[in-house]
Amino acid sequence: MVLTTAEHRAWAAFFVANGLMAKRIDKVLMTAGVVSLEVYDVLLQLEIAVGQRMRMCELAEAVLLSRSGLTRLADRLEREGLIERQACPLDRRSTHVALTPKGLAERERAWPVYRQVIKSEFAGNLEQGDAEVIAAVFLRLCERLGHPLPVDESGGCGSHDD
Amino acid sequence: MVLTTAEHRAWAAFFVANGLMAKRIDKVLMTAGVVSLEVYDVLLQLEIAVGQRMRMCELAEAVLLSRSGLTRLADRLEREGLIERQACPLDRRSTHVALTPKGLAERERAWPVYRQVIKSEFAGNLEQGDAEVIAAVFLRLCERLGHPLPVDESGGCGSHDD
DNA sequence: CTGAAGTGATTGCATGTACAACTATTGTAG
DNA sequence: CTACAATAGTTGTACATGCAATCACTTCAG
Repeated sequence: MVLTTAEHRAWAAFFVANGLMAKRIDKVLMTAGVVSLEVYDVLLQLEIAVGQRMRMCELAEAVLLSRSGLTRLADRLEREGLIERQACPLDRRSTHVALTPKGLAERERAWPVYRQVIKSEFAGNLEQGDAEVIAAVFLRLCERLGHPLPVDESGGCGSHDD
Repeated sequence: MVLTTAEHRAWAAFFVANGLMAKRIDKVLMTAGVVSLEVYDVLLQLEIAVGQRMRMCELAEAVLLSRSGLTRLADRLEREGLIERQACPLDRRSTHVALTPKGLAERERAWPVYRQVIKSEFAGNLEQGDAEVIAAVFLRLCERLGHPLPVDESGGCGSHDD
C-alpha cells in the first residue's frame, strides 16, 4: 500500500476543490468584464518583477505556461495594449515583456472582483485557523516542487494591495 | 480589508500547487502510456456508479466538464472502446454511459502509475499530519461549494484499490 | 389532447494550449 | 576562427474545451 487513505482523500479533495474554484472564478471575472485568471497572473508577475519586466521564458515558467503558449498569450495582450515587448540589449535572442500603464490599470481594476471571489468561495468556506495551515502546507509543497513563491507581499497569484 | 494575508497566501499557494501537480501528473501518465487524468476520472466515476453506468449529464457534472465537452470526450472514449453508450429506456432523450471491460482494465492499468505520482510529488512532500488536515478542509470546501465527495472508499478522483 | 416550456444530448464555431519544427543568436570545444 | 551544441522565441498543427444554437423528447398548464 503506497498511499494512505488520508493521503488519497487529501489529493482527491484538493484536486476537485481547485477545479470548482477555477471555474467559478473564471465565470465571475468574465461576467464582471475584467481580465481572466491567467491574464491576471501574467500582469501581476510583470508588476512585481524587478524592473517591471521579464524575459519571455521567465514569464512562461512563472505562470506555468509553455513557451509557445506564452507567445500567443503575449500576442493577445500586446494587441490589447496591456503589455509591451521590448528588445533585450544583452541577448538578442531574448525579448523583454513589460507592463503598460493600461495593463497595470486593468490588473488593479480586476483585483477587487478577484479578491471578492476568493473571499466568498474559498476563504469564506474555511474554518478558523485553516488558512494559516493551508498556506504553510502549500507554500512548502510549491517549494519542494521546485517553484518557490515569494512569501512577503503578495503570493505568486494574488495581489499586493489589500 | 476583505482578505487576510494568510487567506491570500493560502489561495495563491493552493492554486499554484495544483497547477504544478496537474502538469506533472499529465506528463507522467502520458510517458507511461496510460490514460490521462481527465479520462481516468471518467472511468473511475463510471466504475463506482451504481449499476456501473451514468447519464451523460450526471457524468459531466461529476467530472467538472460541460455537456458538450463530455460529448466529445465520450466520442473519443467510445471510439477507443473504453466506454459504451446505451439507450436509456425511461427517458429517450437521455443516454447511458457504461464502462467496458477494456475501460476497466485501462483504469486499473493506470492506477499504479497515478498512485505513484500522487505519492512522490504530493503526499511525499507533506509533513506528518498534513494529509488528514488537507483532506478534512478540502472535503468540507467541496461540500460547501455544492460538490460533495463520497467519503468512504475512493474520493471522486482517485481509486478504491490501494 | 394540445401547445409551450423545460431537459438531455449533440454540433458549429471560436478559443486556448501543447508539441514539434524552425530561425536566430549565443556559447563552447577544437 | 570554425563547427557544433544549447538557448530564446515563434509558427504550423493538432487537440481539447466552452458557448450558443439546434434537435429530440418529456413535462406541465390549460
